[in-house]
Amino acid sequence: MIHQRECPVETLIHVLGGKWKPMILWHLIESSKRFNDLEKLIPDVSQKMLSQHLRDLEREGIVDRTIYPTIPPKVEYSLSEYGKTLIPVAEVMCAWGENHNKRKYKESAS
Amino acid sequence: MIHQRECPVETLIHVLGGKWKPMILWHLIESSKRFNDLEKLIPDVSQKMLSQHLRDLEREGIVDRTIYPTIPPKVEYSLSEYGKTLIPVAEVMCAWGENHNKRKYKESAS
DNA sequence: TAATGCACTCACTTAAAAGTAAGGGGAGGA
DNA sequence: TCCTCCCCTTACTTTTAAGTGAGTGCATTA
Repeated sequence: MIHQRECPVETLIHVLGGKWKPMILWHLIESSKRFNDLEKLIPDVSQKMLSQHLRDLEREGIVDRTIYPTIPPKVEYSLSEYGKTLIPVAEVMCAWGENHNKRKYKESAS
Repeated sequence: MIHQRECPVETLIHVLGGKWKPMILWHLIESSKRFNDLEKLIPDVSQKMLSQHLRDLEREGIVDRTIYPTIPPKVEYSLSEYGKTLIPVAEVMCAWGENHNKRKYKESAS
């Protein structure tokens, strides 16, 4: 018996709301990446947080994790088909956020 | 010298990301409300969190706080004109979140 | 006189998120 | 042989967010 305890806006905030999740997704939109690539692209993230956030996103079905049984093993993270449905949402959020940052800048400059 | 340190998506998440903020805004979209009204409409929020979130939203320019110097003083919170620009964003977020909740429900039911 | 309503604030505690540092297992290279 | 790379996990600490409970000042109501 599962029922929705959260408001849908909170659901989305929960999915995107980790400190590094927007950045991770930003890089995965471009192309799939390996753990190490993401570490390099996001310099300040710790390995712990990167793997935790990737597991969160995987659990939500946003990213796919593909293991190539090569030697050494290669693990690739990519945006799933379902994850791609987040792109237009992120664009709207991004547009508002950009405008808000500008607004705050003007405010503090005045 | 202020520069944007945050990605715009994070900015939006910061603005909406408090535990009770989406709920507060949801009620203010409908009509302006007094402190007490909001307390009744959101039964589990504490006075501290309600006033803290209202102050956050006010600082970001999302809500207006109007004090009527009557006796007893009456304080009304309403969505500002700027705050109304959040409505379409919230709708997009909401639609995605609703779909995600359904998806998770199905998943756990299977 | 005492109690209630309004709109809060303050001090303190608890819980959740993030950061830090170290380790591990297996293969290839110096 | 020892080091390095890859992809993490674990234990511990710090920081941040949220919850708890009491108190404030003024005025009306019972």
